[in-house]
Amino acid sequence: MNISTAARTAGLPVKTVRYYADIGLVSAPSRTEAGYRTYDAGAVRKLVFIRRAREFGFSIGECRELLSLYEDQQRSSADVKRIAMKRLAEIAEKQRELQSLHDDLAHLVDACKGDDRPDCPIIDGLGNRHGGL
Amino acid sequence: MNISTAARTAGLPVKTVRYYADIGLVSAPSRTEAGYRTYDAGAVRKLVFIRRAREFGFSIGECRELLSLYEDQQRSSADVKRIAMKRLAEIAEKQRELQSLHDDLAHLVDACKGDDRPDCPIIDGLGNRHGGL
DNA sequence: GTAAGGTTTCCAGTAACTGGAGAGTCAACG
DNA sequence: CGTTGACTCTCCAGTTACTGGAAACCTTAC
Repeated sequence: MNISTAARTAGLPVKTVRYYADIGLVSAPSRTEAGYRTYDAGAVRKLVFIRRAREFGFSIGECRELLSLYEDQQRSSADVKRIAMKRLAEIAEKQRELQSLHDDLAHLVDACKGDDRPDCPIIDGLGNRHGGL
Repeated sequence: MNISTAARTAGLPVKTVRYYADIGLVSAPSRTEAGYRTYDAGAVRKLVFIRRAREFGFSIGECRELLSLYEDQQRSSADVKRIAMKRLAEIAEKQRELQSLHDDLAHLVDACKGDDRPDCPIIDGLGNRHGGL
């Protein structure tokens, strides 16, 4: 699989896939005779995981840590579990925040008649937590 | 309310609050005699909204658009509704992705005994969507 | 009144990409 | 076999969204 197929499958730009290998976040892919990078399903799986983690605000450094769990067989299970549970708590918090953002906008949509009235009632709630957008 | 109180309340760094006014994302706050910025509850509400939107990958430009809905009374309700619904769909997709990431890590935690066995079973699933981390 | 902590501006640096140039490669069509 | 179009390579510069630090000013509390 060449880089554009891998990138498309993982949901990342080609540039970003190359960049992740450049900085050592993923290992350098093997190359064809001509120097083209080649990817297998395992490499793509790691890229998908990184994409999801990045989309929710985990830094490259944090992704590195999570991937090291994946790759470093020397690391103890207890270690893995401790780090993973910390991240889980963070994700749960993100889910709550995302729900708030969703509720804000949903309320905006509901409250708005969708006609051309310029004083759409939306708007007063924008930003406060309980009671919607 | 001075800048550090506003920033703390909004959940943003002081630097970032200043930055958002510098680039015109929020309007310049009023100043005390001595030049200190002062914030009211409305300004803080906007900052909260921006923080949440930024945390979920909306760019500054997109935040600007969402805030313009808030601020531009001339804009029609239909317009507001169209944009907000587009964003809602994006947020719903983000929620699904976040759930996947959560499931991945939860599976990691569940499958891992938490002892010091170095071949934690975690790890094979890391990155594939169905079947968890 | 003076010390600690908050605030100001300004400017440089960082993180994580992203775009573009210029050149090589590959797959297909005629 | 040639060439056209899409893909890839490296390298380097630019962008977005902050972030840190210096130097100076303000405020509050003892």
